[in-house]
Amino acid sequence: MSLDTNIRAADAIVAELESQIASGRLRNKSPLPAERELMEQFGTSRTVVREAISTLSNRGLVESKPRFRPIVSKPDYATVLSATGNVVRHLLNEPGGVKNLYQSRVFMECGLVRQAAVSATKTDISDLKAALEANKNAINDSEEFYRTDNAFHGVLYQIPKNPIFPAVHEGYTSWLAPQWAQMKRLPERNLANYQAHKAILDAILERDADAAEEALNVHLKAAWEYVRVTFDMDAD
Amino acid sequence: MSLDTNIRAADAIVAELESQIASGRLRNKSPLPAERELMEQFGTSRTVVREAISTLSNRGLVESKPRFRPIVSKPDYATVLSATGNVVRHLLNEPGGVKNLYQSRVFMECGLVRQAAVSATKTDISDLKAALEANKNAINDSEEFYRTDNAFHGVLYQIPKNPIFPAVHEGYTSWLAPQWAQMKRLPERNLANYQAHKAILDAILERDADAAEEALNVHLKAAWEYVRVTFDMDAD
DNA sequence: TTATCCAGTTTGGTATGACCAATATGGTTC
DNA sequence: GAACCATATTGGTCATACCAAACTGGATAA
Repeated sequence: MSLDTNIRAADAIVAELESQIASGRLRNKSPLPAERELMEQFGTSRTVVREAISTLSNRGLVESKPRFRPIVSKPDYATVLSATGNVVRHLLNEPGGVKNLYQSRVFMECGLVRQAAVSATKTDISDLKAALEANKNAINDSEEFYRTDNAFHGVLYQIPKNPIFPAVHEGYTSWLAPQWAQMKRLPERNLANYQAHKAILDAILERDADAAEEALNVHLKAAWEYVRVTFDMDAD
Repeated sequence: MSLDTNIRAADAIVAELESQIASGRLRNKSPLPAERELMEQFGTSRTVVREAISTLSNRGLVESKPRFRPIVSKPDYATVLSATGNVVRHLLNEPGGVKNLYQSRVFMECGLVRQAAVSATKTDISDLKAALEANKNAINDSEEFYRTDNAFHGVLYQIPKNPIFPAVHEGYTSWLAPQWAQMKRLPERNLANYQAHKAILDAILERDADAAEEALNVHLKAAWEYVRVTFDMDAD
């Protein structure tokens, strides 16, 4: 946010390539020019070109697997979240990290169910019903239940029709997945979770925002309690 | 995401340094060892060391100004958001980008004021009052009003006592600042905004979540309308 | 003693050129 | 038309060198 002494040669290349990606001159999903080509094109050494590519990769504007040409990837909200993941990982290891993230998720979903109760469309409703149904059918298959559980919550994030929300959901699930993976999954828990989901949906159907929020709160609080016990964390 | 052929030599260095930063072996705010030293320490070429440092820098774990030693910066929630900023910038240029971000902010703050109404402590309340007072005193100084306006909203983000929220606030303000900078600021607008803030605080004082949410909604909707007209965007 | 200044050293930024191994390519064969 | 192979590309890494800016410590001035 200022004119820091920005004399890095790589930055110029980064800026240029960024603009070419944004403008579509470098087509999405197509490979970047070869390093030796860019090097000539920009009149710099390969060193600089490689640094620029590395930066683009970290920014999520190209996807670079080890020995392959970097693939241009026009940024979307999912990209942002995934690029963020690397740093978030560290925060989760700090004390209270998981709790903070989880708490923010509860906050977010409270808002989502309220909004759902107020303004869910017919389509939203039927999506929720379908997700709940799938959830119900998976009570005895913990692996599948996890997916459908996730999907149910995911529908909530779709309701605002704002691409940021699904990305956030993706973030929550992928960042918190490691914790979840360590937990025992039992049909009893699945059933309880299913019933909680049902309570939420019922409240939404009745257009009762307060009840929906309350149901969601109870649901996630219980889930947290389960996490807390599993990892023997401090009480909140 | 898993065992991709991850044979990059730099990644090993990144991992090691990350762990040293996390463990405190590399002290926060102190400079990284010289590149030539790391190079010897890890038995690789300087190329690789530099690439590792570049990655760390993009991850936000070190802060590297052009000709200075990179400074270790233990990641916090603000770091995450700021590291995200580079990518977010691009999204804001896409159609609907600003609107999506703004909408998510409205959503977030709706939840915040509800929570404030329900559970703001005495301290929170007095912080809000102080922020509002400062806001009032700045009505005729648009520059200062901007800051205090910001600060008032910032207090809302502090109420949950979760470090993620202030970071998100920081994100919103810094990402949306460019838009704001282009807008005319008039005492009339300031007054209207101040009054909106007052209405929000009044509702919080009365512990009326619905009223607080409503007031916040009106406030931000009006502000958005102002943005929309300024930039001649499509209606929502 | 303390602040200032300067020369020599350290260090980051960039450029070359080279080598390896894995990939991509295009022609050949079945 | 598919499987196959020799060859040219290309990304990953290394070693080396040079420059200019930053740093260091001691000499010098206040």
